[in-house]
Amino acid sequence: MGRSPCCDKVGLKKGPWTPEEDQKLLAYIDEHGHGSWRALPGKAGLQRCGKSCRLRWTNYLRPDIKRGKFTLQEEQTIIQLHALLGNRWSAIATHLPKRTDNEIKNYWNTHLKKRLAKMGIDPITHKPKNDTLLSSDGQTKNAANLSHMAQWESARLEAEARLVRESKLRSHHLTTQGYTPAASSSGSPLPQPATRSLDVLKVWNGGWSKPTEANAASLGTGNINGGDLESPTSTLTFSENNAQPLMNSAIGESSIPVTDFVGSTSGSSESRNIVKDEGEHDWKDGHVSSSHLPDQNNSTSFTSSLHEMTISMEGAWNNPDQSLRTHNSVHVHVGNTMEEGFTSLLLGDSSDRNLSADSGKDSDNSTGSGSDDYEDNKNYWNSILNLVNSSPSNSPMF
DNA sequence: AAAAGGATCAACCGCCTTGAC
DNA sequence: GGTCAAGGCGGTTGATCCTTT
Repeated sequence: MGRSPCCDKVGLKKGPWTPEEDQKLLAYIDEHGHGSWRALPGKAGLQRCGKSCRLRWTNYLRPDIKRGKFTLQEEQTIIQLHALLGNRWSAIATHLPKRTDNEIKNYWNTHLKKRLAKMGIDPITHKPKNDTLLSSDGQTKNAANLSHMAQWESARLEAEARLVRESKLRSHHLTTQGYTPAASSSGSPLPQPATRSLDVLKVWNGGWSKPTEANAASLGTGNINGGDLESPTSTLTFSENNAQPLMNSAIGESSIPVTDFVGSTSGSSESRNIVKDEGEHDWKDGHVSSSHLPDQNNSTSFTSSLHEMTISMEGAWNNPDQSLRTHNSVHVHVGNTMEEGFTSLLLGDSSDRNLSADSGKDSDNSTGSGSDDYEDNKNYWNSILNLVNSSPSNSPMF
């Protein structure tokens, strides 16, 4: 575009801020608020461009910034949200109060990305780097992983759609924030449209799920983000009556959670409706498919686009002979160990990891395959989906 | 003790979006 | 509808710190 830079004025200082400059900026904002960033430097007596002032304030001087090491909970949240949203740091930051998008971005690039890579997970796609999951029962394991992949793909697609929708809605509610940087990275809850009461991803899970008592019990609260994380995302716990197992059954198969890919035909059309329409109504107008979830209004049936899922999975898993297209409906049984697995995955880097210590297997995961990798991947996807499940309806994310 | 290499993170750059006119 | 200013965002850079040799 050739737009001139904002700092093209000769004499404007660049580089690290001095304590004196910080003091000037703080004092001015304290007294007047930031107002127009472009006008601020002159009024505050700073030889900086407005953009530089804004960044300094947003990323460093703001009083509600938490500095220091990231907690395990925060790491989990970052990884999970990154799996869903990619490099949308500001969106991720809204779920990490007191952390800035810049800080999260740096932490991802310097820590988490490497850690995932060591775990054998592609930090970009969050998919296993190897697809050598087949073993004696490889088909089952592959199918189970496919189910995780499929759910994640669907969740991601819906999150994308909703993100677009919310961004439009949000713009109407952000005009009066005192500290505008908070809108993206302070973590202060954004004003939510009154109609944003339906978390499509929860609906999605609820629509094709039927929790069992065993699952609910094994899940406990299902709150993987508990602890010290203050994010609105993290504070949600499943009620006892409404505990939704992550992988649960659309057709109810005793205590073993089942993921059910049902009805590729109807699924496609419904999903298209949902994605194309940014209004709230479509999220609520799905047909009733479950009477098992009393707390979920309308018990919307959310059947994701199998077409999209299939494309995605075929791209990710080069095993077309065992793809989901074999039948119209694929039932795969998966486990139910989310928090434990993910926490283990995250505890230290791969050199610290000891997931397979009990079994005495090679702990080097970068080339590993077989059951440990299978369990790791399963837990990984479980954890991501669990975050989706636990996201509040007023999350700015979904 | 010093040099080299790696890790970290604050800050910048350029593009995009939004809103006002 | 077009233009422009301003803010926001993500990618990248470079200075500094830390660790290793």
